[in-house]
Amino acid sequence: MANLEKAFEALGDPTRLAIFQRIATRPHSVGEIAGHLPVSRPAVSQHLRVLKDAGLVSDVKDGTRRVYEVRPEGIEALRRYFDQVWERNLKAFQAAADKISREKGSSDDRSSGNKAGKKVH
Amino acid sequence: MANLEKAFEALGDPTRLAIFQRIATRPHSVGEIAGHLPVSRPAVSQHLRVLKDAGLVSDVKDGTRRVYEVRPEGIEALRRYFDQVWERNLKAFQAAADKISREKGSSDDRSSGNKAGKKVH
DNA sequence: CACTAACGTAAGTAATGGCTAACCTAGAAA
DNA sequence: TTTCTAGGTTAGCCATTACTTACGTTAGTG
Repeated sequence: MANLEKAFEALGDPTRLAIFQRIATRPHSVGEIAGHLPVSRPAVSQHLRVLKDAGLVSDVKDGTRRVYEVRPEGIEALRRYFDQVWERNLKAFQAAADKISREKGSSDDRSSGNKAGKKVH
Repeated sequence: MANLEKAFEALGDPTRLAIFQRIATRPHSVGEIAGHLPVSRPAVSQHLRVLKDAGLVSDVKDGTRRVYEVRPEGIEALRRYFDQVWERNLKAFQAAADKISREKGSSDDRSSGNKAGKKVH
């Protein structure tokens, strides 16, 4: 999955992640995005190109503007990846997973769920 | 969610992603990982530090060795993030989502699901 | 037509970050 | 204790890359 690698590389940059998160709320034009960021518009264009090459967003021409929106296939690929990682580790996670889903559990965590008393950092 | 940013930054590097993917199959020691990669062991150590700071892996001391394993909380955070992005865009995705879940649908895609005939790149 | 708005692209620069080499530390075995 | 094994840490080099400025392009408007 070379595409996964590109997706993570794309989201790896803080500015690009910020751009993606903004688009994730609703479609945005390039100018709109640049207006809310401390970088120039061309910089945003370059970031959008990377996000697009990674399959995370797509653009729609609207007159002279260009509206970018989230691309469902890209999100699905990432969703599936983490689901897969999760399930592959399901047995090992078991205890921790319970702890998470219990959310705000009683403050006394008995035995803390790690095996053989080895210290986990 | 500054932690999300660190997680994506961590997985953004190809070598680090390879390391993470290896750990995701089963826990590995540092030497094991370095043995399968074209980089030195110190480099692997540095990458593991980044992955650990991002909350994606944890390490367990085993004698003089150090075994790294996936950290469930980190995976959960990422899973939840993409679930959230997906659901927030659910309405917009609708058509595309159907198309994906149908997988290998009939080769004739009628109307291709885009609105108003604007070209999507 | 000319003018403007909204973008993308190219080139050049500056800074981030990944890598190796050398060194240091902590256990286990002799 | 000495020796060996397995890893973490630091310093510095070098390649990547994110950014800005300047220019080119396309579509709408007068």
